[in-house]
Amino acid sequence: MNYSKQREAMLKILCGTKTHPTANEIYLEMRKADPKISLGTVYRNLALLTETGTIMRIDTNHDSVHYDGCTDTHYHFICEKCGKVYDLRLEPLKLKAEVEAEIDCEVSDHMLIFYGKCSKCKSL
Amino acid sequence: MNYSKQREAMLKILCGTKTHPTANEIYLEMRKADPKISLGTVYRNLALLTETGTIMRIDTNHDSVHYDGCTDTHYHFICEKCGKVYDLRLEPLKLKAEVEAEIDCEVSDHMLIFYGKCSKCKSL
DNA sequence: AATAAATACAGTAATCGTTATTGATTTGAC
DNA sequence: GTCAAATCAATAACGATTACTGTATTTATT
Repeated sequence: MNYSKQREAMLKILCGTKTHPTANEIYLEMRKADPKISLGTVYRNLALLTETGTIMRIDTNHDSVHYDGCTDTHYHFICEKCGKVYDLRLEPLKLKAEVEAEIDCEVSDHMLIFYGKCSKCKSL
Repeated sequence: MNYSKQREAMLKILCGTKTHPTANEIYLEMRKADPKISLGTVYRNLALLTETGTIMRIDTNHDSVHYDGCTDTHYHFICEKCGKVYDLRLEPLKLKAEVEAEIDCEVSDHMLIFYGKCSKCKSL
């Protein structure tokens, strides 16, 4: 993979926020510095960085895909009202061996998401 | 919600299989018995039944949304090669209180998905 | 049973997130 | 610097899902 300043900028944005932006939000943010950036470029580089494990893809079940610059194993809470994605500090699960034993597979990753109402939305 | 034979048939299909079909697969299956069924009807009823908690929506992160007629708490393994969804018999997690304490929220549900290669695909 | 209101339907058009294509530009090895 | 490979911007195409419209079915009321 060759260097590109667009990908560099994208990674900087993703690692510098905890907001778990969507492709479009990243696009809007990148346009501030580079108004000529293309949405296609955003998608292509999100796919590339996800593939190499540099960033993490979060499929929320509720709206479009979110991305996280932090790839340490951690889990998320998603508010069903406002759609915001929150980081959790739960201990990583240790179920890989159990799953592999049960259905004879090779587990490479897992994803745990909690749904409900966040602090702000539950009091409305 | 009024009765409809289309929704009845859909529920029967979903509860009678462990294949976790997509909206389109359900549509194709339903057309066998009722060639006039509309894809819009399938989507509308999937949304209705998901909302009432009668069925379960599985967002695989890899292709379009799958549905499960079994709503008992259980988890899934998804093969990154062939896309097939497998049921797991893991013990339900008990992390609701912990999550609610950590970020002051109201957890109503959670979803745990393992990714990797299934038995068939790992040996290719 | 007849009627009316609410709900659901089939069929189809529109929307929206994402992917693919194109020809121009940038990067990196020589 | 030269050239092939990788990346880009711009835009068209795609596929899953949603919205719309006029018709049919269901349910409640008489």
